[in-house]
Amino acid sequence: MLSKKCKYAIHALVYLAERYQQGPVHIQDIAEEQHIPKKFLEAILLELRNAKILHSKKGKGGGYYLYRKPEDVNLMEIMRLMDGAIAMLPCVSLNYYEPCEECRDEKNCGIRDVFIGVRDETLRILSESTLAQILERQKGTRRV
Amino acid sequence: MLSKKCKYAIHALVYLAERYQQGPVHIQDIAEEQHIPKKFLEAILLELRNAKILHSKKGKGGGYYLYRKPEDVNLMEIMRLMDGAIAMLPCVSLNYYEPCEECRDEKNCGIRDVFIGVRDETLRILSESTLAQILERQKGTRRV
DNA sequence: TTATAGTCTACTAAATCTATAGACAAAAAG
DNA sequence: CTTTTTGTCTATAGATTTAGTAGACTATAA
Repeated sequence: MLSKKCKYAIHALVYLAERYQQGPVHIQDIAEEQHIPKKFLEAILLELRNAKILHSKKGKGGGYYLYRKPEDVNLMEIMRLMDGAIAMLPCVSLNYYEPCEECRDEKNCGIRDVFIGVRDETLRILSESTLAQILERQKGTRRV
Repeated sequence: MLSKKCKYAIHALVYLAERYQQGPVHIQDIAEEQHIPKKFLEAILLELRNAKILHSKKGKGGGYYLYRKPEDVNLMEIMRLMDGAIAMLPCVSLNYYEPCEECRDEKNCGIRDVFIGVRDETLRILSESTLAQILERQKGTRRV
């Protein structure tokens, strides 16, 4: 399951993608409209900023805005940033690999093979799923 | 990520599948060979027993054994039993569905669509992955 | 120079996961 | 029919992770 943090991040990013190139948006506004605790959201947006997905502007009239084009931000990257590994076992994770304690022969582990398959399919879908694509899919159904 | 409980369950089941129709195996033996805390393993095996995946025999010479054929036990069922939902969002879970708080229009949610895709692929792979198949894959590489 | 709004550090609370203790129940062996 | 073995069950403790909050600090625009 995704953490709330990750869900909040995705919703905030979709929200900002809808307002791409329309100037900075207040944290407060995102928090209220998406029902996200403001202080929690601050930390999330900051992380996304450090990852060069968002930019921010300080002072009056400031706020956050999408730094990249909506088609250049995919869910794989967001999920890794928020929740860490996407794989279901540490020993099949590409970005957060750790050997299994119990496994002695990783190369011939039948269990591992299964989760390599799951990982590959999951990454394929998540990397194809960009903010632009998500917006496209829910077009005509503007969310409040 | 799978919980330790779920990993332990899978390892214990593979271990028992290797000894299918060879009589009951002590909890103690499984615990030692698979490096699983015995008391924790007891609870896990009990759950698997209640789910009709394992049977047990009490008293001297007792223990646990696989109740079904190894080809009739798949990872989808085990994971649901141990960790609950397999889906990454409650609103796309088949067995543990819950609506998303933030989502107002579930039918047209672009985020949801992505995770329906992930869920379907994951379930497909996990339901095809049986104990028999796992054993088959690691054949010739007998684990200690 | 003041008000606004993001930045950063440090906590606290809640939930979940992992592991253990110990009493109890059933079955086999002698 | 008593002893030993081994699974059953309840309760709980400890550790870790997740979620959420507080408050001081900094940059910027008007």
